[in-house]
Formats: sequence, structure tokens, C-alpha cells
Amino acid sequence: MSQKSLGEIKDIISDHGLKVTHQRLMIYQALKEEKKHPTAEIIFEKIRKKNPSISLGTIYKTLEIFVEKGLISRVNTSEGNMRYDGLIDNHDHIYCTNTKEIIDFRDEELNTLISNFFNKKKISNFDLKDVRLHITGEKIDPSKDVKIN
Amino acid sequence: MSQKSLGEIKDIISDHGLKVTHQRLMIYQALKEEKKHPTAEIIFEKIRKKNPSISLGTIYKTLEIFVEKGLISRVNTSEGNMRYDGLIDNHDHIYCTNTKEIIDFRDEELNTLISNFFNKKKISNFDLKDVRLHITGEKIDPSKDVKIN
DNA sequence: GTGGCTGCAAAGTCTTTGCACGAGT
DNA sequence: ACTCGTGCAAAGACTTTGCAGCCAC
Repeated sequence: MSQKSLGEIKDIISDHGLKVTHQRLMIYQALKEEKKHPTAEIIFEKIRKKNPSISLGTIYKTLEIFVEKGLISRVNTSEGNMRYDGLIDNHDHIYCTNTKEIIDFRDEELNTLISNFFNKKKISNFDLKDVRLHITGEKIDPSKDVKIN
Repeated sequence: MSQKSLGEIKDIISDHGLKVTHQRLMIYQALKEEKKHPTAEIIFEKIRKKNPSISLGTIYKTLEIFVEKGLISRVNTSEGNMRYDGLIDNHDHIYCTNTKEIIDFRDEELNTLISNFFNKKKISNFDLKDVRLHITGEKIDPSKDVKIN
């Protein structure tokens, strides 16, 4: 379902008023594939294997443009670097303090709970756009995945 | 209630196994006073007015130690810098995208809602420590405060 | 007195910027 | 063709580090 064809990706990019270049296709794809909310550096290393001529500056510029145009989003962290998220649907993040992983968490019941709450709880002088949960903790066995029951 | 005397602050610092120094007292106080979750730079400028000899390096080192020892906490951001929070009770943050302010949000009903949810929703191979909300949006009138009704 | 703390400056990391060349429409 | 995007390298912002001297305990 979330796997997109090359043609679809081209459309997404050009629909946002951007030229479709090889670099942009690769950056977009790399981010979609990478589930762990990578840094610019990680995307750079990943793409470089197939395409050694790409530059880190381009990765930064492109990610910034994608964020600006709303194709992707930034992830909040308390580490000193930026991480990106290729999925822009309404979901939450689980932060693992030992492995530094950021894992997606999706739950419809929770989303409903939260939006019901903020429908009655009004905040004045504020135009609310989005509410996300930051779930913090640590993996018990770092070699295995976290699983949501 | 949250206003602490000098003696109380000294106790907090030494109870965490740290030497009580003038710089630490000032850094701790500055952070408690500052409601907007300041950067190291902002704390530096604030303290410098009264005490011009303090160094930025000390601010960074001290904040880092305070975080490590649990006296204060870091705030997650998607900007390129670190911000700190002097209040470590369970509360959420409102992020204003135009003024870059981070405003505290406290609601007992919401805390209960969330903790009830995570009591039944189990995440395996994960030791959950903390759940916080990131409320994003923007001030309608940037010159006035956001008010929670 | 001793070990931890501070100030200073230098180094390090991450990110942005400027510019000439190259590619997409 | 014209404009926008890319690569490179330099600059910038933020943070960490090393070390000599200083201070709390």
C-alpha cells in the first residue's frame, strides 16, 4: 500500500511544483524505505552506494524543500541532529533511549481519544494544527524489535 | 509553590551529588524563572548581565550534568538547537510555529486518559517510561499569550 | 588538601550558503 | 532558452573538549 511506483513518485514531486530529478527521486525513495527516521547523513550514505556523485549539500537542500512543500516532515529530537519522516499521516513516535530508534506508532482509538479531548478543550489565541505523542522508554532486548499488541 | 528558596536549591543540587557553586545556582534559577524553555545561549545572556565572568562552556556543561542527574530535562525540537525545561513534572508542550515559543500545558484529565490507554495497550519488548504530547499550531495574535480555558 | 568545577579557546559536528556548471521543462 | 537544481567547498551555528587554575567540601 505505501509502496509507490516511480511514476507515482514523479507525480508527487511535480505536483508540488518541483522539477523531477534523479537525486530527488532517490532521496524520496530512500526516505520512504527507511523506517527509522534517518538523518541527512544516513540518506547520503545509502544513496551514495548506488550513486557516488551525489553531494551531502543536495541532500540537505532537498530534504528542506520537501519539508517546506509538505512531502515529508521533520521529527523532533533532543539529540543534536535532524531526522526526517517520509510518512505524513497522523501517527505517533516511540523513542528508544538506548538504541536511539524512533518507531512509528499508529492507533485509531488513541487518535479519536485525543481529537475528542481537544475538541472540547479550547486553547484561546491559538490555531491548533496537530497533536502528536512522544512515547519514551527503552527496548528490553535491543537486538529484537518492539512489537505493538 | 514552584518558587524555591536559595537553601532549597542548594539542597537539590547537593542531593544529586553535585558541588554547590555560584554558577550552578544561577543556572538552575535562571532556568526555573524562564518559562519559555530557553537555549543555552539565552541562559548565558541572562546570567551574564549580573555575572559577566560566566562562560558559555560552563552553561553547556552544567545543563548537561543537570539533565543527566535528572534535575532538569531537554525539550525535543525540530530546530537545530537544544532547549531545556526546568520543570520535570508530567506535562505537555504547545509549540508555536511562528514565534517558536514552547508553552507548558497541564491537564489532569488528559494525563489520566493517556495513562489509562497505555495501561491496556501493551507494547512488548519495550519498557515505557514516559508519554508526552506535542501540540503544534500557531498563535493568532503573536503579541498576546496563549490561554488555556 | 583533593577532586570536582570553571573559564578560555580550540576543535568538532551538523547544517547552510554561494557560485559556477548542468539538467529538466 | 530559461530557470531551477546540483556539486563542491567554504562558512556558519551550535556544542563539546582539553587543560590550567580555582573553589567547595
